[in-house]
Order: sequence, then C-alpha cells, then structure tokens
Amino acid sequence: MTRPLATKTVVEAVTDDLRGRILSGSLTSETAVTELEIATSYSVARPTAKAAIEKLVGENLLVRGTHKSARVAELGPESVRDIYLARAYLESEILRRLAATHTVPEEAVRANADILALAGAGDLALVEPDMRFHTALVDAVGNERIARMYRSLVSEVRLCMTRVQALHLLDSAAIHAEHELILVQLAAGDAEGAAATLDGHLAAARERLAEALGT
Amino acid sequence: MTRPLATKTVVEAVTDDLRGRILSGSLTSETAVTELEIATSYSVARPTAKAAIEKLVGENLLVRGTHKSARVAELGPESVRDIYLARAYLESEILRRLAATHTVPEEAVRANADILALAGAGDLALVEPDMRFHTALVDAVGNERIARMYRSLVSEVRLCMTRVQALHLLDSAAIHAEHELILVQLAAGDAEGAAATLDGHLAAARERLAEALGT
DNA sequence: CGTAAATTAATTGTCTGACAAGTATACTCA
DNA sequence: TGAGTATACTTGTCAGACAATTAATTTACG
Repeated sequence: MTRPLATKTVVEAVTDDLRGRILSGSLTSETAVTELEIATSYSVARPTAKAAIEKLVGENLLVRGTHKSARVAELGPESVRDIYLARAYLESEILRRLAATHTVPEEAVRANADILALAGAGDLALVEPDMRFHTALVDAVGNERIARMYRSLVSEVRLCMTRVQALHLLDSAAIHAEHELILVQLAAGDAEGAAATLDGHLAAARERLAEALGT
Repeated sequence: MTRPLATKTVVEAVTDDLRGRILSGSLTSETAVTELEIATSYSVARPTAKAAIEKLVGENLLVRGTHKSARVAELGPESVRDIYLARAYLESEILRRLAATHTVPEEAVRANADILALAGAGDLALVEPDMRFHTALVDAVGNERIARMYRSLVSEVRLCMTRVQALHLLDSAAIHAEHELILVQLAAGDAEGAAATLDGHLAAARERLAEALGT
C-alpha cells in the first residue's frame, strides 16, 4: 500500500496560505480580498486566485455577493453565540455517548496537561491546546461527518479568538479545572454531569467572547 | 429595502441541475463525470463546468482525486451508518433542548400529517415529508450553523434513499407513529424519552438501509 | 503464453488573454 | 445641494492552449 503523499496543487497552496492569514488575523474584514490582488501577490493567474477564494467562501471564512469583492466574514456577538451554541449541541451529545462507554480519550488528557504547561506563555498560546482538547473529544467518537462538521465550526471559533486575542478572556487555571472535571465525569460514566459541565464551560466562554465583540 | 431577487449565475444553474440529477438518481457512481462532458452537454465553457463540479465536491456529493474524473459519491453500508449516526448525534440533542422548552414545531406536525396522507402513494413520495419532519425540528432551534450542517447530511441521506427506492424500507404507519410519539414527548417535556425514541427510529432506518446497500 | 515495460490516449491543472456585466464611486449640471 | 450620468473597478464567463498525470493499450521479451 502506497502512502498518499501530500502533493499540493497551486490552488490548495494559495487556499492554505490564505486561510492561515485569515485565522492568524493578518487579514481582517476591513480590507477587501479581490481576485486580482490575490493573483498578483501570489504570482498566479486570476482563475487560480478565484478558485482559492471560492473554496474559502465554501468554508464560511470569506463572504461575498455577486460582483462584489470577498471579505473576511465579520463575526459579531450574534455569530459568536450561534457558533458556540452549535458547538454545545454537538459536544454535549458527544460527551453523553462517550460517558456511556466510560471513554476518556488520551489525546484530550495530553491536551489538558499542555494547558497547564503553557500557563504563563500568553493568551494566544492557550488557544491551540484548548482546541486540541475539544477536537480530541470529537474525534474519539470515530464519526467522519461529525468530525467534518466540527472542523468547520473550529475555523470560525479561531476566527473569533484572533479578534480578541489582546483581551484576557481565557484563564488557564479555570479552563484546566473544567476540562479535568469533564474527564473525571467521563471516566465515571456521568453523562448528565459531563454535559452540564460542558454547557457551563462553553456558555462562559461564549458570553465573554460575545461581550468583547459587542459594539 | 430591496428584496434580493434570485438571479442565478451560469455556474449556479449548472450546479443546481447537476445536484438534482444526482439526488434523483439519474446520475450514479457508475458513470464518470468529466468536465468536458458537462461542458458540452450544457453548452458552457470547461471552467464553468469545473466550478460546478468543485462546488458539488465541496458538498460531498461528488468525489474526485487529482487528475481523475469526478464520480457520484458511492455510499456503502459504512457510509450509511456514519451518516445516520451523525444525524442521531445532532437530532437527539436537538430534541432534548426542544423538550426543555416544550416546543412542538408546527411544521413538523404538518409534515407528519402529510406522511399519513401519502400512505399509498409509493415509497419515494414518503421521503419528502419524512425529511421535512426532521428538518422542521432542526430549524426550530433557530441556529444557522446547525441548520447548515444538517442540510449537508440530508443531501447524503437522500442520495442513499434513491439507491434503494425500489425496496420497501419505509412503513408509513410505523414512521408516522414514531414521529407522533416524539411530538407528544416534546410537548410533555420528556427529553430523555424523545431522545430515546429518536435513537430507535433512526437506528431502525439505518440498519435497514445499510443492509439493503450491503454487498 | 504471460508478464513487464513503453507508448498513447484521456483527463485534469494551470495559464494567458479577452470581453461582458454589474457595482460603486466620482463628477457634472441644474 | 441634489440628482443623474459617466467612469473606474471587480467579477462572470468564455476561448484556446500547454503541461502534468493517470490509465489503458500495445509491444517486446522471457
């Protein structure tokens, strides 16, 4: 069996780099993303730039109307609440099912340990292990489509977080403690408890983020 | 406020028609979908056909590797189980939340009535109101991203169903009864009961569909 | 006769260049 | 100052072409 090596087409390369720029916050909704600008800055043809933009529109990271320039999706408080509520719907049910089989994903344990290790490394550094913790839970159910759906949400969540990276929204100790509680409840098979803890965990983050983005 | 009138670009028109042909089953995974064939049959340029194909790939209705022709996504038993399990994850949590507020969506009630009305109209006719029932429940939570995720699953479910339309997999009376029970449990605020009923409802459909598609 | 290598055909990836169509802005004239 | 027109900018679509890769067919050799 030959391993499928990661060869990237030009469109994919541009898409990935653009996505990185969006998620890192160096591309904001203030500046328009025109096809010509992308094409010239990457030295590719316009159809190539167009394809990359349309891919990101499909991922809901960019928005654009017909004959209008694409822009980074602006995420107001209502979008943040929508995203986090969607997360809560997905993840609380996931926890119920994991608790039913007393499953405690190893990757989630490692990710939570990393949160403690990075305690004083700045707020932005906490985002990655936090995301990894939740992603590990989702992946543990082994459902391809659930994982796909969650990925699309995660992109938007990261988009939010870069906007408020300067604010001290994340308290590493509190996050670690709540995650730990969830893991304990999973091991104990306490489905309702785990779901409730997660709801609280996400609700707190949601409201703080929504408030920070509020006009 | 000007109403956004539904003008379709050529790419959208081709995409919509192609999607219809896929969901109706007139395009199967046996025949390859080449860019040139689409371009000539619709009398559009190849880049236009390419864009339409890539849109449908983004919707997981078509699959294709680099430098290979696109094909309708083949859905074996494992895909069916994956899809239905994802549905169960989403919908059972949705029912819990709807039950918490004793919400009984009117559209779901109407859809379930239609299932009875179409009792003897052939199996394929039952798919539409069945889908409408579940979609109504999802839409009732008022979450844009949840709705988006569910839509992508529904497309794949319909893709499955067209493959087994000849089999008598759906018993309208049983479906109606289970739906009715869910609505009653929602009204009573019985979250666990509604979730359990749904799980059974989806599990039965899933196994019958998976078995029918089994090699 | 069967297997492996080489050639050929088919398909997609990407580019250049162009024109049409729509949007938004700026400008002119009343 | 306000309204209508004119202009620049951007996207939608097309045509044509070449490169790169995959798959199939043919050929050569054991």
